Amino acid sequence: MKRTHHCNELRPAHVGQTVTLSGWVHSRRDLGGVIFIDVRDREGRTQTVFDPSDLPKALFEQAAGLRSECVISVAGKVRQRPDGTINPKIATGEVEVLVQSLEVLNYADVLPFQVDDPEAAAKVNEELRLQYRYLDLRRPEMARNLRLRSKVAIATRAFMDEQGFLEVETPTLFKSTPEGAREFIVPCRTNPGLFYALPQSPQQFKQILMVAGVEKYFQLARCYRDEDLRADRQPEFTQIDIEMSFIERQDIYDVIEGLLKRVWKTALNVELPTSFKRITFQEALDRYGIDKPDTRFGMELADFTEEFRASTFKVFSGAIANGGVVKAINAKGLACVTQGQIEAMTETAKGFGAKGLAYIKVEGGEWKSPIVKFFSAAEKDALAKKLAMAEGDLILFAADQWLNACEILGKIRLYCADVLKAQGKLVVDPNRFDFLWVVDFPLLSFDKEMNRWYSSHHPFTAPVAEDIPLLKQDPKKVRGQHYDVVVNGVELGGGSIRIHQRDVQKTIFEDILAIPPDMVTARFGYMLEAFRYGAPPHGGIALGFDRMIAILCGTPSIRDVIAFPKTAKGTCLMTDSPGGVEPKQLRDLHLELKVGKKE
RNA sequence: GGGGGCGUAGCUCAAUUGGUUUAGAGCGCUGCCCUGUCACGGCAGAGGUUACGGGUUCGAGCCCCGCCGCUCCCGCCA
Repeated sequence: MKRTHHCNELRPAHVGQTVTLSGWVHSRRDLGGVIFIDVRDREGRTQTVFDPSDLPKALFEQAAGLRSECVISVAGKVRQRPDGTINPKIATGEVEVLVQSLEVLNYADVLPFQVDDPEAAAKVNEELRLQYRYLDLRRPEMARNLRLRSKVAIATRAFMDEQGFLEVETPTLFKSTPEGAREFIVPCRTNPGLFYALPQSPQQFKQILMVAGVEKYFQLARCYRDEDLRADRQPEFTQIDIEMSFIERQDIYDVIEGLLKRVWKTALNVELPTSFKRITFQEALDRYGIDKPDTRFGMELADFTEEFRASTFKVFSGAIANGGVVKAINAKGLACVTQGQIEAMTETAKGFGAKGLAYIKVEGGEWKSPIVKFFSAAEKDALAKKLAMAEGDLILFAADQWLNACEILGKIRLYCADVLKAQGKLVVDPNRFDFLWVVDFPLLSFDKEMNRWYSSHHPFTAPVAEDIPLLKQDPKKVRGQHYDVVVNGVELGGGSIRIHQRDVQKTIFEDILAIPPDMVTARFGYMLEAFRYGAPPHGGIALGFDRMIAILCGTPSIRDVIAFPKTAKGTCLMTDSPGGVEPKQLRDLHLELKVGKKE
């Protein structure tokens, strides 16, 4: 071993011992006559002292020639630091190692960016950090994220094991099932013209595992989606994938609440209160305008459909006459909004098909608004009362079909919250975690362009039993046994009770989703076949592992909790992937390219 | 596919409306000095195709067009 202790280990109790430390040169302070080198490893850092009075000249000069991030091993005697030189900022600050020998294990070139100064390093361009990821990961913040991720993964496995779950690996070479997310496809030499696809989730395998009698399955599963990236979306990601037999929705809630309790305790030493609140899809949209509400602040949507049904203001009464609604939010204290911010909100509204965005600013005791002159006294009273309007408030309206009106204001609510936060008028406790279950999603949504129904979640979701008769009469009204777990406005995971009867599943595929029978057989035949031989009722859920770690680490981007993430274009700046292949490889795969290689 | 932001020294950033000679500063780097520093300090120095390619102009880091890269959002993510 090249070390006897790690760099966060030595304390006054070790004084007098001869030790060996190995690690990186964190910083070097050369005072001419004496040199201090902080040796850093994964655990921390320790000051070592090079005193020329009892060191060979060559060794002292070697120490003087070291620069940041050289890898060294030093041996010497632990001693108490002299009075007045204790460094309270580091855990090993009461002692130091008086060096007797030095071995340079490897030299380091001048670094592309500094890693020793946390403040400077945190500001470095992410492009550079990704290119030199191994340096970036040496930063304590990044090392902490990796460590926390590992601890949570292990806590998850321990918890699931205690609860009687089996960890089962499923194939990452699957086949294409074009419904849903775009897939990465994988050609292979042994089957010319055929392709594997990387799974967007192990959904079908885990259901088959239930048919196989596993009863309780989990996996930290890698999933792949060839879709555009976001701060919270990578083309490959990890989910905690779970499936159970002989259960109802409540059983899933119990397992997940228990798991999250354990994870939060392990990672943050926080006791999460359970059970989590539940809110229906309908109520979430009505109150927050989104199916993953951030309930850490108010600014809830208020409904004025009845108040404006007979209004002389045709924009509102007209929308209502068309079967729509009128909704409003009060962004308290945002009357000072800039023209640019109003425009940004209007653009958001227009993106949802609205013609504009009506507003009222309450300033100087007056309602400043282009539309308020159309309102009757009764309408004004209703607004003032229901929205608790006061000096400095900004009221924003949406008048449209219910879902659209809600979603417009939902987006604007979040935008206003960001502006208010930036102005210090809205403070959200960073240690607050508002968990909730969103339930009773519509099973189906209608695609106007394609003129057909599609699954809101996925086609394996079971309808709520009492809604099954509505499947053919009024599909829109059918609720799915689907549930999302949401924290602070982030969709942490979702799942459902599945269909386990072959005939119901076949009806969904063929009659409701209108997938041609031969295609159903080609894509899902093996599943329908499996359901013939005793499929137990079952259900499950998947939690976004990367998102969960990001929340625990307090970072907005999952790139900060993935060791080697991709850029927004899906490339890896360190390895320069994806890359081209040799013509021979293509020949072996029976493939021919129609695009030239980019240079 | 669409929209926004960014790109100046190794790093982080300045550079007035397009006009001050040699595009500056801090950190880092190189050399010298320094025996209790820990953001060590002091002195001196090197380091630039302003991402790249065009254009407008007497004059472009700054304006225009294109292009590349990073990033945020919309679409997309059963």
